[in-house]
Amino acid sequence: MSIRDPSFEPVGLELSAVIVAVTDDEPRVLVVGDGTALPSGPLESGHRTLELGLRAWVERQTRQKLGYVEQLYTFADRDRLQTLAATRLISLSYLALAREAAEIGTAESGWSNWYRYFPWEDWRQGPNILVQNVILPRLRSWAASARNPGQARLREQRIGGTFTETERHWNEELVLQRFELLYEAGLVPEAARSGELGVTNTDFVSGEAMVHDHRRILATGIARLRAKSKYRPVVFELMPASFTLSQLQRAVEALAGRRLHKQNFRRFIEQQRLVEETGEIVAGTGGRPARLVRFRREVLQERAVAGTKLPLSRSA
Amino acid sequence: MSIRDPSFEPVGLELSAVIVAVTDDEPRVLVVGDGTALPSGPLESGHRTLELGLRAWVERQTRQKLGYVEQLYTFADRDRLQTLAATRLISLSYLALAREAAEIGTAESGWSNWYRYFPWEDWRQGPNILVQNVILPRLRSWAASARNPGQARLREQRIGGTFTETERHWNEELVLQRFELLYEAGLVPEAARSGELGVTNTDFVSGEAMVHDHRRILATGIARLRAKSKYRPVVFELMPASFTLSQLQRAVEALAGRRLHKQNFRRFIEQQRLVEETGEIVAGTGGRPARLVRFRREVLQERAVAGTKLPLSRSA
DNA sequence: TCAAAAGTGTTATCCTTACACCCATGT
DNA sequence: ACATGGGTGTAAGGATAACACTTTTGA
Repeated sequence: MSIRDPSFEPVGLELSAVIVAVTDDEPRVLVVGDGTALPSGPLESGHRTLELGLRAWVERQTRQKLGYVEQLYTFADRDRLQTLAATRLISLSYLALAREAAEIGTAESGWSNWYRYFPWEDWRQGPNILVQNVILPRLRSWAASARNPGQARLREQRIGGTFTETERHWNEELVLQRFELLYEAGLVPEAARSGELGVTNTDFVSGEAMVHDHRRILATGIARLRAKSKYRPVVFELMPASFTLSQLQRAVEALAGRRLHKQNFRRFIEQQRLVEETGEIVAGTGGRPARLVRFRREVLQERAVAGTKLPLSRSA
Repeated sequence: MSIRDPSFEPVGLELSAVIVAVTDDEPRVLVVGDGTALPSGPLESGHRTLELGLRAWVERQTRQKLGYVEQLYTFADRDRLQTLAATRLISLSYLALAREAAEIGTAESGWSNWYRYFPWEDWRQGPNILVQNVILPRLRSWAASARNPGQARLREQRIGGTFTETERHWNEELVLQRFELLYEAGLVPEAARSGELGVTNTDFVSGEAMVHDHRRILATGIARLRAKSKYRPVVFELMPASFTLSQLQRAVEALAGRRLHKQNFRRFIEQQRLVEETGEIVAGTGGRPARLVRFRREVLQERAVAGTKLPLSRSA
């Protein structure tokens, strides 16, 4: 019993990577060229596992040890590249976390704030204007333009489930679903590239496009990271050796695109015993000096697998 | 900037699938041949997406509509097959849920209880004898045989985090971690196949081995399903059109390998409004006749993405 | 002195867990 | 009548969300 006759279809295989860092309280992703592509390239054969290969490659590029690497997704749709190539191109993507280097090894790549590509995902300043003023109205008229009432209702349900007006109901994990909805509604340039949807629109929602399906890969990475940080202590891979609790909170907020409730955040970190005092105090934070803490690396052993949550209760 | 020079490494690509059903309150997985391999084969090129290809293929084989399909993992380690082949074999695996067919289309494949491969994962009858009497003692002596005290401590920590004596602390999601620990400790036949670990042992822990790394893929699938069923209503894809609440509970228990607390299970299902009455009542269940309910398909729209949990509080 | 950030105390609410119990059938 | 599975009420405990407030610095 085989999925098909035993001849292998010719395929091309490439690796691509979503490499994330947080600096100056902003989430950044490593991009190449003019910032419209993720680092990617043919598979390197020298390594036993792909993860080790990726790790070595990124560490060469960024001159940083990677704290965390995981497989993200394998993209293999036939029409990924909007070409009619005979060989299917398969893209194996990884998510990696780095402490941002002061400068990057090569001139052709650099760090870019990820909200440049997803401005609707940033709610740290309160209700997102772009969503309220542009996206929701245009999605609603897209829903209204459906062929039949049933389809219209379905579209409205999907809109209501992913985009909301209010901070309260915003679910920050639905990055990919939101991007796909905008794509289907023809509101992003990527949709116009594929003839399939018949997008005639040229007035797109703001947010920079990327080549091929790279923005989709990035959306997958952001979504994964936002989900993961709720039950695994991954933020610490993005932090310097010692930091203040506020810095930590702002890093989590940068990833989640949302403000958190200070007290509950602190209670949580404390109760889970995720950090320990360094004994040092740092001044010049704009107010009262803050204690410096460090990540208790032991928790990775103690609950290597059990799961450690990060809190995400909303702030005022 | 490319991950390597622009020549593609030659790779072989195959699909493999973990296809799960629940019948007679047992979790079953579709296997081929003598039951030591998962269905797998070269990539089928006729379809736009791999998921559609897999779906079509399985539906032909099992004569059932698949309710749910998701990508599981891409296995690409160089030494996956314990051969020194020049081409890297990449295995793209999917997890699929089916309602078990009365009989299967072909003679070479069939359904097999997954606890045949993972007897230590079944705690539905209370504390697992195999874990208590065989696995834990042997893992402990493996830990004790470590090169140095540091390594021994690390091993003990890993053992304590994954295998436990008591029902209370058993974490049913750690299927893969447990398998990997047994592998490293040389307690499963798969470990002996790779020369690397220098396993001389031939007295393995019970539980049937599979070809290549198929048991590892299966472990990944079981773990994914156990985790997923806690926040997505996936069990219903395994149930018939109408069922009793006890049947549903036994299906969840079959997947989780653990007994659940009846009232809390019911309260949860009710509170989440996951099912609705059919009005029918079925007798002959060994006691009082039970109401038949059906899955409220609407919840998939209502919270297509939001996440619907399934309870997993323990029973007495 | 006052804005800004650091840091603390307390409460209402909900969900989880668990206890104990009644109901309706087949044998 | 009684064993077996179906089905319900209610309370303790803990986590979550939200309230308001004090402390310490730099400008």
